[in-house]
Amino acid sequence: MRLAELSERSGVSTATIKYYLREGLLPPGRQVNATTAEYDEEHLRRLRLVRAMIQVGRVPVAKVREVLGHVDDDSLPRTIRLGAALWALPQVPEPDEEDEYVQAAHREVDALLDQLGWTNAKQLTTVSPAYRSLVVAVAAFRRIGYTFGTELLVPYAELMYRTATLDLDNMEAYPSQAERVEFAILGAVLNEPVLQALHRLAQEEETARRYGFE
Amino acid sequence: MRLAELSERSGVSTATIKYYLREGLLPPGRQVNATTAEYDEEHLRRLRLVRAMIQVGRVPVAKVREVLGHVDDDSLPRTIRLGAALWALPQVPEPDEEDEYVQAAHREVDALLDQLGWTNAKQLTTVSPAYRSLVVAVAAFRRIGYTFGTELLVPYAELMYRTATLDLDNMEAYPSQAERVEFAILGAVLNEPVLQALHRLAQEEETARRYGFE
DNA sequence: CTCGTTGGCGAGCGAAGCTATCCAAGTACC
DNA sequence: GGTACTTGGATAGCTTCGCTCGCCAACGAG
Repeated sequence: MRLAELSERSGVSTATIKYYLREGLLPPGRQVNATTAEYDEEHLRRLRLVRAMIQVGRVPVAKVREVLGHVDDDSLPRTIRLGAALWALPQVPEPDEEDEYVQAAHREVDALLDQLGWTNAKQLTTVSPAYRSLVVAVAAFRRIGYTFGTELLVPYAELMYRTATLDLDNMEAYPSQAERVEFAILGAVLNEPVLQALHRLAQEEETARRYGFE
Repeated sequence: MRLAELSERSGVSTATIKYYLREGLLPPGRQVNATTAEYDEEHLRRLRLVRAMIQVGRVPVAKVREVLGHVDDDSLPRTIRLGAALWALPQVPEPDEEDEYVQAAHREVDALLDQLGWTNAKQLTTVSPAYRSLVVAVAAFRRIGYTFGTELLVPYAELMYRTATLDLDNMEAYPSQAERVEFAILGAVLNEPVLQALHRLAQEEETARRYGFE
């Protein structure tokens, strides 16, 4: 398959594919001669993964490169490789550790993790972007004047724990390591939109049930 | 409170506040004379809401203006006002209805809603952005070569339904209409990051429990 | 021989979200 | 009164991002 065909089958313009090649999001094709390169199904698949990350997941190009680097790094053990790929995904801006709301949020989130018994996650607080995102979001709620207790988050966390269990069960259905890592990334960039959409649909459904269409 | 103080208390630069005023995200202050305006706590609160939407929720400025327009529109009945505000929130790009994957995704999502018995949501498929987001995400999964049955989504949908129930219960705890609408928006722009963060933390916790830190 | 395609490269573009600068009118403090 | 500062308003510019375009010489296919 040559560039033109890769473009046609993926629906991505040749200019954009060239751009991705330049940016290292797509490995170069097999060079047949000085002016021809041959691409295969693996390129097509990778290209679609890149598009899904960028367009649906809104992952910046630089992050995509980083994530793919981890996917392709066979030297890493499973958990690290998976974690590395997921941790490279886009986050909320860094919390300002000076800010009083951020400090209070840290304490609250730590208390929440204790209450939940998530002892493993607790060990990761210094590195996990998910932990930092949670701190930022809680601090934003507080800053704006909404005060809810940590206990309000506990049922949400338990539902999310069950969701995560489903995720991993689904992931384990894939036989190869590479497929599993790829699936985990898709889970993060595509499953989250799915969850979000289901969440809003559920809100609409429940709102209509409670209040009708008034 | 004058502009400089509003800036200091919110941590937003005066230049940015002026920009928000110009863009209509913030109502003008009470004009004391030709060169002085007075702002109050309501301005501060609104400014913080705007910052939360833009920085944590990544809502584009134009969308923020639209959402706030609905929040302030007292003429609308409750459900519509809430729906209008939520539907104005950012989405995934419009699905290309010509695309075969999109068409297949439509059928699948419809089948899912039937299976779930979400008859109210089913009536909203032509207008609901959440429905369209779901279609786009499912189509993206398919395009990339992952084939999972609708039944895989059912348990996720049920968990999200329970999440939505929690949301509405929490919302009903607020007495005034304006607070409820504001809370619903915060729920959409801040609670979703919270859920997402809890989700990833739960994934990390469960991964560690299953596979250790290898 | 002609035409199309290739990789490579550099420049430019359009949207988004600020940021900087200037202005004339007015105020606060000494 | 003098001086420094603030105000709203306006305009221009900056940075980042994700492309998009145009040009090139080298090459192969018909």
